[in-house]
Amino acid sequence: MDMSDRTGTVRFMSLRHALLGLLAHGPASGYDLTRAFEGGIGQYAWQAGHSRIYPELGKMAEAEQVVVDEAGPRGRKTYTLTDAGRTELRRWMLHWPEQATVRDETVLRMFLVQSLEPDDARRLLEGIAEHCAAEIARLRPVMEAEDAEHHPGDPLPFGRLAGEYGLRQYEAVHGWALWSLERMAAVEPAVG
Amino acid sequence: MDMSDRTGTVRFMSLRHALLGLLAHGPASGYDLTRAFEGGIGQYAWQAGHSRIYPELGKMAEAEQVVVDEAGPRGRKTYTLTDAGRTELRRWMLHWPEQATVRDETVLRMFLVQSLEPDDARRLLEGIAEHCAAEIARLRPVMEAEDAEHHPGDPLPFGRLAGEYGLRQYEAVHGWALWSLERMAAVEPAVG
DNA sequence: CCAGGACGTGTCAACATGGACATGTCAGAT
DNA sequence: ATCTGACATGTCCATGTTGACACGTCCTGG
Repeated sequence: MDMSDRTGTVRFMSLRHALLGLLAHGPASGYDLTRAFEGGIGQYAWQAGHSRIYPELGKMAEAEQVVVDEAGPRGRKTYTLTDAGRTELRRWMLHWPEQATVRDETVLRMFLVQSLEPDDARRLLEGIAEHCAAEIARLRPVMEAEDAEHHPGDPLPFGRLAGEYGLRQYEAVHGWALWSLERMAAVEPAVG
Repeated sequence: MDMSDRTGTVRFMSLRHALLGLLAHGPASGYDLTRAFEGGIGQYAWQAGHSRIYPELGKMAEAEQVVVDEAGPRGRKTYTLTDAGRTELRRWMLHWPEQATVRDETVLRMFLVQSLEPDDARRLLEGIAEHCAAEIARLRPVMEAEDAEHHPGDPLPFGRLAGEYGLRQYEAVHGWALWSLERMAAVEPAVG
């Protein structure tokens, strides 16, 4: 995997690439895309509100990465990916920068668990473990139902890989929280 | 775990909390903290350069969450957490917002794997799996060495839980990439 | 003695972002 | 007929963030 690209001219602009990626699935309006960011992508990967999305779509149209059809009810504009847009998406997907942008409040909290008093840390880890267990219990049946409906030869449902990613993420964090609690117990038994 | 706090007055400012968390380990200068962000925390959790860190430390001193000792060689200033700072850190660690800030270019790429042609997606997933395998091979011995040096009763080394988190993260992504490849192979056999 | 590199702090301009503000349409229920 | 809520697009401002510019110090090796 190429981990050393920068291309000089094209800067990072991940919001743009998120939009290109969502439009790869099919044409959509700014409103549709705003809704999409309220789902898994906005929860785990990248956040954006409509006030950022609309101007960015405008710039993308200027750059001819999308074309816009303005004929829709209530002023709805539908954006469709162009070949240039698909090419840029592919370039971005395959060329990874040395250091990818990351800004994740949840992971930050995990990194700072050891800045708490042991009792606080324990309580926090227990809360994380419970939260993850609940999310796993909620998500697993969804995936299984999706898989049960899937017939051999059908294409994978859009988002199936992303969904699996989310589920495995929760499982990993769950395992980590339990391991951390054990590790802390071995070092410093709980008070009370 | 409290997943519904906002406190009205205090806004999010995760950079501030990252700094408070790092200072919980012990006093440090802006320079030291800048170095810290070049390690695991900047790679997995939150990025910041010195141009952002210095002004933030200034504001934190104003808010009396840290005290500054200006007597150091080369104009070095050492910042120490105050009780107010520790309280604010604890508040932030234990009260989680409904929707945490997340902006992760790597996860975004994973979410958009299905926007690629199957052959490109396969190549990408293979690259991810290889990269993860290499990182796991690099990290695991580091953890094991740290554990081997650890005597029962010693406190956990600062960062041990974070390190384990990173390792398990790579393992989860590795497993996901392999699962995705299998899943894709079952649906659409590779060309050639 | 002096050069290079690590140490160390800071500002500034350009751009990214989120939340508030602003406006209007369409469909279905009362 | 009117009201409500989802649909739909947009701008503006305060703040967050990055990369470049700018300056000066201490230590070590040649």
